[in-house]
Amino acid sequence: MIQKPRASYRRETAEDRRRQLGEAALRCIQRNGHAGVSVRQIAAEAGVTQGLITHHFGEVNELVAYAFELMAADIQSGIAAAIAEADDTPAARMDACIEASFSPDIFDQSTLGVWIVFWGLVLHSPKMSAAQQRDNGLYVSRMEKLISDLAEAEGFRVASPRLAAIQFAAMFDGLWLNWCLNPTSFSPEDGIALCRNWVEGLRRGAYA
Amino acid sequence: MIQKPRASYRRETAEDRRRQLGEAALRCIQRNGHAGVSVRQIAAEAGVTQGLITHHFGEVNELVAYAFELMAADIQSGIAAAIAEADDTPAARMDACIEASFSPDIFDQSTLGVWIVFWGLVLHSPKMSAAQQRDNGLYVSRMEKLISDLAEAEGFRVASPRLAAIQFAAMFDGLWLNWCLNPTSFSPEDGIALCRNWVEGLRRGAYA
DNA sequence: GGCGCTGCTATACGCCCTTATAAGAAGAGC
DNA sequence: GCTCTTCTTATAAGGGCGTATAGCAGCGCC
Repeated sequence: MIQKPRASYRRETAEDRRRQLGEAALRCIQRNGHAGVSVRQIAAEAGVTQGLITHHFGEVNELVAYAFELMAADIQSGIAAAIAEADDTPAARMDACIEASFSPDIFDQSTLGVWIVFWGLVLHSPKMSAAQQRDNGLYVSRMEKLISDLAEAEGFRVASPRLAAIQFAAMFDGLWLNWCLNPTSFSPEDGIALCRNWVEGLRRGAYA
Repeated sequence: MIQKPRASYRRETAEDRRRQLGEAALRCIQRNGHAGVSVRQIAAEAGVTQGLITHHFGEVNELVAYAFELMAADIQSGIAAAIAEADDTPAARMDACIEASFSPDIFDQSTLGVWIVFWGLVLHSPKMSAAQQRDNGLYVSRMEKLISDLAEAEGFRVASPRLAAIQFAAMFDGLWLNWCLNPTSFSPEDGIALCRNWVEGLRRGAYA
């Protein structure tokens, strides 16, 4: 049997490799949807052999959950940064959150497409489910704070900031989803305007 | 080679068989998520052999798209029926739509789980995409009419009923999604209340 | 500059999947 | 009751996937 000459490679720290593999996974899902979730495809994308994934993650689901966390953290930090940069008034911070949610970094078809695939995995993967719950909890809490602060600053009442925040977050998810699947139905600017209208509803006491 | 005795079977009309296979597909996806999308699993679930699927649908994607349409039609007709049964005032019809959207028929984790898997397929399957666009168009139009009628009857203004309808629909999708992935975060009653609040925002001119 | 740790490659095994094809039987129509 | 259509079964061919394992080699360390 002829032996193939062994390919040369670089050793990397575990953390670097894990990140490389996670990012490769995201690219694969972006390109091929759920079909991109495959040890072989991801390994090829990352330019390594399949065994490396087993080595670093044990099983594929672990890698996918890690990729989810990578992406979730990215989105969260994008929004958090936008809020932090805004003027320090509740209204400005709320508005910054809305604008960031429709900025090209996040509001992008291929990015959101990955997000949707992840949702489809959550119900049947405990690891994904745990990751999603963590991320969602953070996200909703962030929204809740924005809403409570705004209500306090402007003197209107919201019966349950928590529930309002859930709706607010759901609205973002829903608009992301809808636009991703039907990109011509509305523009990012429309999305921003709609979310501002929702906040206006809050101000006018619709959630008191 | 020993030949297996041929199983007995019933002939059915093409339409009946297609429906049986479509429903079997839904059950498989309900049980196994995306992994349930498989000729073998679906055939086993329907109690037929794999070739039958090829015979009736050509390829799996066609069957899956058909299953999507089956489910979408089911949801649409459930909501349409609730609206039709309501008192004939725009407010009552709007409320019936909201309540129907959170009734156990639709607002059910395993049902919504299937729905989410379908979303994940839309971006990478032309057939699914076409089916989704049809369904979404119908859905948004229904919402738009509810909103326009309500605005006219009660004399408030909505700048773009179409965009408001898109947001309204996105909110349902988002709440469905969020609840399906985090069932303890809110109750169906909470969902209904939130949607009513949104309508209250409309009434108070937040979307004028 | 040699040694050892372990990251990494290469390869194999077994499972499940999709699609294609040939043949048999159910039931309609005459 | 026979024939003909076509629905349905059975089976094969070929490919991709996940996981396991053996051993090579990069790189830090002495």
